[in-house]
This record gives sequence, C-alpha cells and structure tokens, in this order.
Amino acid sequence: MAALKQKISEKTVERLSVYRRHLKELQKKGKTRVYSHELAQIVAGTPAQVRRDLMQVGGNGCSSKGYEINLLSDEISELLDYPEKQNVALIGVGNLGRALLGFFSGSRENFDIVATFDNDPDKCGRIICGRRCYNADQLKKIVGEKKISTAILAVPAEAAENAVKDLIDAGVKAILNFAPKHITTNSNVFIQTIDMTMALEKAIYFSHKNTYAKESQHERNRKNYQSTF
Amino acid sequence: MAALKQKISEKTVERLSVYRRHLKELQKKGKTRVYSHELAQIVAGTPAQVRRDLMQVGGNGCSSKGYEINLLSDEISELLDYPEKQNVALIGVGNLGRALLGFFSGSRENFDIVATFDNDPDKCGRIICGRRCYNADQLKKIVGEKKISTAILAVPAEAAENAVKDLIDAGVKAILNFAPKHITTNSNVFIQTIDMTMALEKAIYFSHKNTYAKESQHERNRKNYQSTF
DNA sequence: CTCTAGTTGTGAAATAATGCACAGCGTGAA
DNA sequence: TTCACGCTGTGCATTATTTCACAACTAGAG
Repeated sequence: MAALKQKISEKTVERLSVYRRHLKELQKKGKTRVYSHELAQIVAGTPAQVRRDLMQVGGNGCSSKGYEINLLSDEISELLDYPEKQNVALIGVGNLGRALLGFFSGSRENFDIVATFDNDPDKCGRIICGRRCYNADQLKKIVGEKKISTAILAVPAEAAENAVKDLIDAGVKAILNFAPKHITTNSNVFIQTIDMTMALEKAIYFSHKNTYAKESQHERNRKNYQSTF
Repeated sequence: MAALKQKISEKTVERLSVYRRHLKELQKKGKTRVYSHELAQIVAGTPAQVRRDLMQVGGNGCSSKGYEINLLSDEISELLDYPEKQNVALIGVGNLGRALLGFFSGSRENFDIVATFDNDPDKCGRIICGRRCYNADQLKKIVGEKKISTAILAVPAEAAENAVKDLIDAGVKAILNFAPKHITTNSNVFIQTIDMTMALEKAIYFSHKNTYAKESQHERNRKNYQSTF
C-alpha cells in the first residue's frame, strides 16, 4: 500500500482503465498472472511505465511471476470505481446519443445510464433503449432524485454550451462531451471533451506525415498508441 | 515562415484543429482579428501556448492587432490539410457507425467518407446515408480504386484486431478506432484509438476526486480542458 | 544448496510540454 | 512627433512525463 491517496495523474488513470479491461479479458481466457511487458504492449508503452502505474494502485507484483490478475484487477477497480454504482445521464437522444446508449449498455459493473434527456417533444416520455427519456426541463429534478453524478453530452455544437451550464447547475460532477465544441468552467466540474472531428483531422494529418517520416521501431510503437482518449 | 517542416507535436496538431474550427465560427460572426488570449480560452490554455502553436504555422500575428482570422485559418488549413480532399472509409455500419457517418457528413472541406464496409449481407449493396455499403472482402479493391487514405473503425471489439490488419493490408495510412480495444502495429500506419469507455470511466473517476481536491482557479481551468481527444 | 534467468520497484536521468517574462513593435492618443 | 499601452515572438525556467538502469528478489534447474 505504497501510494494511498497520492494524486494520480490523468494519463495514469487512463491507462489503468485500459489495463483493467485487458485484465478482464485475460481472466476470461483463464490466465492468472501477467507481466508488465505484456501490459506494456497493450498501451504501446514501456514495462517501466506499466510498473509505475501499477505501483500507484499498490503494486504487488511478484518477482519473476509478474502480477496476479484477479488481485490487480480488483485493486484497479477499488481505485477507479466507487462502492456504489454511479448513475449517468445521457443528454441528447439523436443518432449519436442513441448509438452511445447502445455502446455503453450491457453489463457494466461500475456505472449505469439511468436517464436520458432531450427537448424534442416526440422523444420525451418514450422509452429509448430501455431508458425513459425526460424533457430537458426536468434535468435538475431527475439528477437530484436519481443522484446522477456524470452526464454524457451528445447534443449539437450550438446547444453544448447551455447544456453544460444546465448540467452544472443541476449538480452533475463530470461531463463527457461529444459535441465538437470545447467548453470550460470555473466550477469544479470535470469536463472531458471527445472531439471526434479533431481526432479525424489529426489522423488524416498523420496519415501522410508518417509515410515520409521514418522513425525507429520504438518510436513508431509509441506513436501508434496515441492519446487513446 | 519560421517553422517550415519542423516536426509538429501531436498536441499542437490537436490544438490547431480546434483553433481552426473556432476561427471559422468567428468568421461567420464577422470578426476579422483575434488575440492569442481569446484562443487560449477555447482550449483552456495560456496565451503563450497559443502563440507557440501558431508560430509553427508561420506565426504572423501583428502586435496589438492580434492575428488576422482569414489568414490564420488558411495557414492552419495549409498545414493540416492536403491539396486534394482526403477519402475516408467507414468500417462497420452498426448503430455507432451510422451515427458517425451522420456526424462526419455535412460540409467538410478537407475529407469525405466515400465508402462504407460491413460483413452483414443485409447491409452490403445498400446505400446508407448516401454511401454505398460494400462487403468487407471488397476492402482492398475499393481502397485502391478510391484512393482511401484513412479509415474510421466502428466494429465490435472482437473484430477490431483483424479489421486493422485488413485495413493496413489494403493500404490505408491512418485509422481512427472507436472499438474499445487498443491495437498496435509495427507498420507506419497511424492508429488513433478513441476509447469511449475509458473516457467515461475517467470522467466518473474525476467526478468525485474533484470535489475534495480544491485547486487554484488556474489549475482548475487546465483540468477542465483535458485531453480533448 | 547454488546458480542462472527473468522480473519487480524505484532513484535518477532524460525528454517533452508548459508557463513566465521581457524585448520589440504597432497603434492610437495627445 | 512622441508616448503609453497592449500584444506578439521567444529564450529560459519550470513542471510533467517517460525512460534508463540497477539492486533486490523469486523460481526453477542442476
């Protein structure tokens, strides 16, 4: 228990999430132990980086046997998750919103999308992918009632700014924003923007640069991981 | 023309894309000039950082008048884009794929989704959102014919690895991967994974940490920008 | 038991990214 | 014309992140 409550960097949190998902796959395959260099491959990092990350969750690797998968997975979960399943709301039930709803459904242990919101009267009141769709003006009420801590924002760019305001006002603590618009706040609310347009433009940019910018194998591996987002 | 062909960092490329989109909005509003501190707000960075980024594209800000929006936008485009519109393929026409197709449609100047692929016989041959859907086994042929440089991958996690192999084999140069699976390659192909599950887990993680980790205003602003992806 | 091979944990070095601070300049006012 | 203000471009300091490299340890072979 080395690193209790030591502030964990965002990058590390991101990687821990990726490690954990991979660990669960390994569990399914019946593996019981894993080495740092195996996990390193997943995130295209170095074994040293993986070990450092894992130290933050109480690094209990065993020399020459590596890490015990079950234990490690549990430890990561203890760090990333909360005792109670977290309730999440989806704002904006357009094409993207519905796709995200499907994407995030299924057996999730640590969170649950419990409500959706839209301001299209045709959608409100209906059940979409198993979740009730509320009118946007119900936001504050439902967020309070259902103790929703986090929101997924899938509204058009023009609507994003106001939606964020409303969400913060409603008491949400984190927002995962898919609208192609970067939004800041001076509140304590955590806003993570997934800027898909930017990501595609970036991919297109590097699609060509890569061809005539030969690098070492190692460099290339690192390049391929990328921000992961 | 300070920085011609100087290697531009990924972070900078990301921000340039964001700047450009904002510049185009400003253009629509009729603004003609912009200051570094205005752009800094957008990405929750510092003016110095913005100026550094812009220097890479030929920094031609004018003392006390700031940057000329039209010129700056064009210069960023010259750096990020290519003379020819880039052809993009979408792999996987499920819910998410179709949503992405819609999301990336509209008036894009620098790229165009020209084909979609799926291995569901029901989908193949049909026109989906205006794009012909091909069978996956046509990939190499079509990628060659249509000079597709970049692919958007929206297949289930299990299928991602093989899909990436096929795409690389087909000659694609960059992949934007939405499958919750990190994939590496030793080819020169640029793979950018948008790990939405990870992003949500991260958001949930920081939703709580933020509440009892008060920081300076400035720190908070930085936190709120986040990886942007 | 001893030795070898291979792995972890981690201090220290290296690298990358960010922010500070100021010289230099253009602008507009007087 | 002169001056004050405010902004850019940038060297340098600072901070964040990654990698190196090695001591300590474990397992297994002989």
